[in-house]
Amino acid sequence: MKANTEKHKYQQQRLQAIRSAAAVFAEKGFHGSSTRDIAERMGIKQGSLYYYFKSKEEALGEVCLFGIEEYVSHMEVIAASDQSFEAKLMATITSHLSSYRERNEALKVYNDERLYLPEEKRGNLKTLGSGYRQLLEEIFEEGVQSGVLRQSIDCHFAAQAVIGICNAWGDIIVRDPDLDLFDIIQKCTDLLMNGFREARTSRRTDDR
Amino acid sequence: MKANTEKHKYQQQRLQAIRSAAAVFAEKGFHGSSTRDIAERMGIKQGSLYYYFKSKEEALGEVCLFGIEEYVSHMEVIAASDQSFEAKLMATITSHLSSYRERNEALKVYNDERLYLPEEKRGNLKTLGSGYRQLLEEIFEEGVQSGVLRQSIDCHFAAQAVIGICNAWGDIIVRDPDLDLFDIIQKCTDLLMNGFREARTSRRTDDR
DNA sequence: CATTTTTTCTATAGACCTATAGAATATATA
DNA sequence: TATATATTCTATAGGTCTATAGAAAAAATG
Repeated sequence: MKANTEKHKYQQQRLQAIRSAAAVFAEKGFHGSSTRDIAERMGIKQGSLYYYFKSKEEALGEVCLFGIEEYVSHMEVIAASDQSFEAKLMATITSHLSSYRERNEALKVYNDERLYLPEEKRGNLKTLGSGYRQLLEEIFEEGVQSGVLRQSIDCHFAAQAVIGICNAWGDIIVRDPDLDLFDIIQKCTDLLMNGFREARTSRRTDDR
Repeated sequence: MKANTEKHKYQQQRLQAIRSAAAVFAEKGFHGSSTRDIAERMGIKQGSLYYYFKSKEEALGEVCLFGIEEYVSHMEVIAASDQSFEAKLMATITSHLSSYRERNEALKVYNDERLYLPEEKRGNLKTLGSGYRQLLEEIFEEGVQSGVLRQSIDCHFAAQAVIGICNAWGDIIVRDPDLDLFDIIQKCTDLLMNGFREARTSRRTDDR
């Protein structure tokens, strides 16, 4: 019988297995990684890995979940909070990019490799991921309604654009750990709020 | 001796081989694809593929090159042209997203799988790719100097942000062919120039 | 200490994969 | 048509990979 507390090291070791798998998958991709690679990284033999995962695919599923769960729950807090639109936007970017820095491997794996999961597991993750986008979209809708944002903006487009910028910069951050995270957060926020143009002279009437 | 014109179908068949490899790599990733998959897609047997490629890696190299070459040369034309900053930005986005739609598989492979190439070939592609970013950066520098863009913007950041948005939307476009390309191009340009904010009230003095 | 439970190891079956060699077929040329 | 060249095929060597089974070692428990 499994003891109820951590008398056995199973939980801790499994977490380490997930982290190892994340690191290896992030570096070599799912199909480019072997179970031997993962096992070696955590200091056990190839066969022993199957004490923690039923299959390599299960490992991928756990890594993806681990990568996304934190920043989705952050998003829920941000969306429910009572801040200005700009503050929420900045908080979103901060959360997204911080997650990238802290558990960058798992998040990268979620972004790049989740499509190799079997239909069913991918469905569960998709629910999480589109929940994230949905919350972000709603923040934008609020912003439009409150008059902070222009009436003409397409909230679905906007949410995707934010995610795109964050992912692009997340990748860059991962490769270059010397970059100033806060600097990038500010520039992202500034770009999204104000654009690059010097002075707003005329406004195109892009109604749709 | 190889004839000087296309008396032999080698060139055409090789191009088809590259396209087949692009499609398969885009769907399953480099390591997830087998030479059998690629050969089957072009209607020949696995072993015959080696008449066109020395190795699977060579095929990847050709696909990546095929994916990027067109939009890099577009960029050169745009950068050298005599247009306003906004027109150049829009042309860049148009070229990037159109390339995605037309040769989407190869471009996706370039973005996602090029890191699996051996050092040497990756170097050649990197030269092309960072040439692209460099040109875009220079367009932004011109924009700042001419006073169209705010003095405070970081041109390196800006170029990466544009590429990030284009790649994010490129992926979405590939998955959903019904999307109106021109609509997205306009929204991207608008976002980058003007941001989302309703009216520019105060400007943060973010000098650095 | 003796016994049970947890964790890791070794060894291997069975599948698939890349790349090559040489035969076979198709196509062009004289 | 006879010959040369280009293209595709079959068969396979040699390697790696996933997943499993059962033994061994380590840790907990009474």
